[in-house]
Amino acid sequence: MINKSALVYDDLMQKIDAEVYQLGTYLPSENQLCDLYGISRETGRKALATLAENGYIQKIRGKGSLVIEHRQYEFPVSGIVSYKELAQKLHIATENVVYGYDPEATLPIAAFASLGVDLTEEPVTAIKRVRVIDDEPDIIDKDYILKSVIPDVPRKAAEDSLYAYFEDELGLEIGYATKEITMEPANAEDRAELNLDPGAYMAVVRSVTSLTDARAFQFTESRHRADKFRFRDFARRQRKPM
Amino acid sequence: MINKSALVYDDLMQKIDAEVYQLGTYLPSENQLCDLYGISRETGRKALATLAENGYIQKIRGKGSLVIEHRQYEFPVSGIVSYKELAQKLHIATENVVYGYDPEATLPIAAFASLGVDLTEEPVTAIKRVRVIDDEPDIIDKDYILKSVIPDVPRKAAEDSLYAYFEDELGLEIGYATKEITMEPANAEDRAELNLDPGAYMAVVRSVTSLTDARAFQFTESRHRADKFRFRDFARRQRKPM
DNA sequence: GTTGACAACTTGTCTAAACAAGTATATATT
DNA sequence: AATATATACTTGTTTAGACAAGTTGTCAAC
Repeated sequence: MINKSALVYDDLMQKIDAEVYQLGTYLPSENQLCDLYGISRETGRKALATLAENGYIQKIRGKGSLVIEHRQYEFPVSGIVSYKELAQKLHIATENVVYGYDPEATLPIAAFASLGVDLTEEPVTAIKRVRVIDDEPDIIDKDYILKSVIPDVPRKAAEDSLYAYFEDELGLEIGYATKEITMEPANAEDRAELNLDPGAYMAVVRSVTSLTDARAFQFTESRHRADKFRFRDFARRQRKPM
Repeated sequence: MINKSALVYDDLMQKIDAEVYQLGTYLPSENQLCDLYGISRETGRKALATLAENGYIQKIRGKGSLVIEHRQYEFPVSGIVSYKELAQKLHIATENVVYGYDPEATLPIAAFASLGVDLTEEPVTAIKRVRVIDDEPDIIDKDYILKSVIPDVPRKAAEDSLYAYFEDELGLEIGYATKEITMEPANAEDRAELNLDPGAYMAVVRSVTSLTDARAFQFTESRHRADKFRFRDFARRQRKPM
């Protein structure tokens, strides 16, 4: 049983997606939500705050919660969602080819230095995968999972879904990730796996993922064909300090 | 006078930046914050929630609020911050050259179609700027500001800071933005303004910015030299629905 | 020494209430 | 008709309290 505010959030979110609450209209007022769901006002406000944070609504004082244009999920990179979840949500046919698996590798720390990683040579399970979309290989994912946190990552988990393995099989709770997007020339491996011409460019997404107890455990380098890459972001204006 | 939770947020944030609270240590507990600032627990929790949202801390139940690695601001794109604010915060010497100014232009809707823009031909003020960093032109910004929302944008505002003009001069409140990052070949204008070779690639950031009353008013196409582009993002794992 | 129960901490969730402040509408006044 | 006013809505902020649940250390029992 999860909490009430999360239930209200899920319900409102689904109704916005299903256009029960349409773009440009207002959600029920906070007091109406209290009656509708049998909750206190603060509980409803928590759900609304999360909707606002995720770009579903804009709260306007004196008026209400306005449903706004929402384009959160975009293939292939958006927030911290597993590839498999994203493909399912968007109904995209994808294939996942594991072309490298080494349970006794070492973390290439240099690649993640700009993300603030200051580890020494850590034992990791190294996994290389190619993501095939519409029969065309578009993305190379190189994952390094710390053995000190997750001693064993079976090849089967890599072929299916790493996140499902971590969360459903091992019961770990994934907390947050820092990612960095850069543009780099394709290397020999990129060209070979993705059938690219010399001179091609890649969108490279490097990320460090941590559990809810703040232990970093997964380091990923995701290399995308430049012409297929698209990243979407929703951000709110920060109030100026002081 | 802003609110108490924002004051506590600013104070904790500054102390984290100043390493009064160091990486890997815990902030004062919620009850201690109540005594320290003379606030109620929920008010302190609100400040902590915002810190967590912005990647400063990780809350761990039963333990406390752990200060984590924080790398929010990165040149040149991060969240929704004005170019000038970012340059000042990072102490980077930049120059800003306005090379195009047309107060009677029309919004190029095709460029922003993928962001959900469904306007017809709207009158805008069109501004073209080159951002010069370390004596090297790196970025082209093309801004289109709706005349229906902001009838007049003086050239002076473009040379200084558009955001400062909107917020400080006109008293408008900027609410949120949706942005999209793609990788595209450099066009003739890119090559001319930034002195690039044929075959060069660009990181293109297109964004739609809205006021707190949800009126979209600014459309920006920001074109970056590929080799100088870097985007950093912090994201939390969403709890699975249902 | 090991184990288990307990107490004292921590954060998580929820409630009920009060007041401030922005918006919109109806109404009375001019 | 235009304007001002009252009032009934809306969201924003803060408080005080209660209970749940995870973490840690102490201490007694075995």
